[in-house]
Amino acid sequence: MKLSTKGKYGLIAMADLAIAYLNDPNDSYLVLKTIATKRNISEAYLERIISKLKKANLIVTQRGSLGGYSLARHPNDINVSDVLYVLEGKLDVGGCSSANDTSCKIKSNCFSQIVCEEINVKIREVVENMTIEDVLKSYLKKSKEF
Amino acid sequence: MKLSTKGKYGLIAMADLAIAYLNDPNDSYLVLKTIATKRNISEAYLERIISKLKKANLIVTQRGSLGGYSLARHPNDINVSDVLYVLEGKLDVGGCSSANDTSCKIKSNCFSQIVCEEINVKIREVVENMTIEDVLKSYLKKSKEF
DNA sequence: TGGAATACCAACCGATTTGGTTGGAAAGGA
DNA sequence: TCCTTTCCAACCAAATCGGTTGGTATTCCA
Repeated sequence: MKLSTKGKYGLIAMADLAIAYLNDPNDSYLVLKTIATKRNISEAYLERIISKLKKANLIVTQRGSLGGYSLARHPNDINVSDVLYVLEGKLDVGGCSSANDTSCKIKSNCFSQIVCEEINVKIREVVENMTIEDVLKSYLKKSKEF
Repeated sequence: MKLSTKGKYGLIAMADLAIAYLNDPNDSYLVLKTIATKRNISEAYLERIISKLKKANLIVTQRGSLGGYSLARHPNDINVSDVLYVLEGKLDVGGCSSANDTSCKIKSNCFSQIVCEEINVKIREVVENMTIEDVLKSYLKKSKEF
């Protein structure tokens, strides 16, 4: 049970974009390379991750020279779950927890489903109630530099 | 970001064992086959899962004919995290969140580490404060049969 | 108008994990 | 001795992870 680096890198990128956004919402575009080298992440890999976040409308872009990426809205309006669901899929315990699972024979009152859903719900609660700004603030409490 | 069926099957097995345990702690041994067929899980696969739980001292066994598996202690004394950590490893966001990561260059005040740890801590909180009995009870609230 | 710089995109790749199966050995009851 | 059961190791196909390669499209600037 773990979050992959996809989710991790995504959160880091979002946090970096959030810093720029909070600093000046009108000049908040960051170049991919900047984030990648700063955070020591493979540029090509991070690009693929960020493109998913763009498709999910969490990020807006500017192409061409002087282009870059920026948050689509205020970091206080983006939840950690928004990022994680895009990059890692909905938090689910096995296939049975979704209704559209063909392999699962039991359809109502499924023991597995109810048992696991209990946990899923609570975990979702956590990530759906934490914003990118929250994450950033908790970082600032512990360190003064980016 | 998901729990695999390993964790799911493990929780189901533990819950089934908990039912037997609560019913009569002195006659609480269940045969693997019983659980597997009841829950429609591959017998051989479930066995491998359960053997891990045994090694972690969450389950005790009786070999030979009339053998079986039983909870090692009261279901109120076993957390969901106990089961999940054994089967899916500690909840971790990427390798960087652990101190013994050679690939990570940044050693103190690592941005990634602090950002992700915030989430990890909260998720851990959830699973470490939910017992097998809790899970069972919440199931009983929703359904009358096993 | 011709580079640069940048976002965008698709195909490939090795290693690891998932979700099993197969085939047995060891223990114990009837 | 046979049957049931736990225990255990080896194998496997498919998916996912964490990238890399090699380009195309777009836009700024000199």
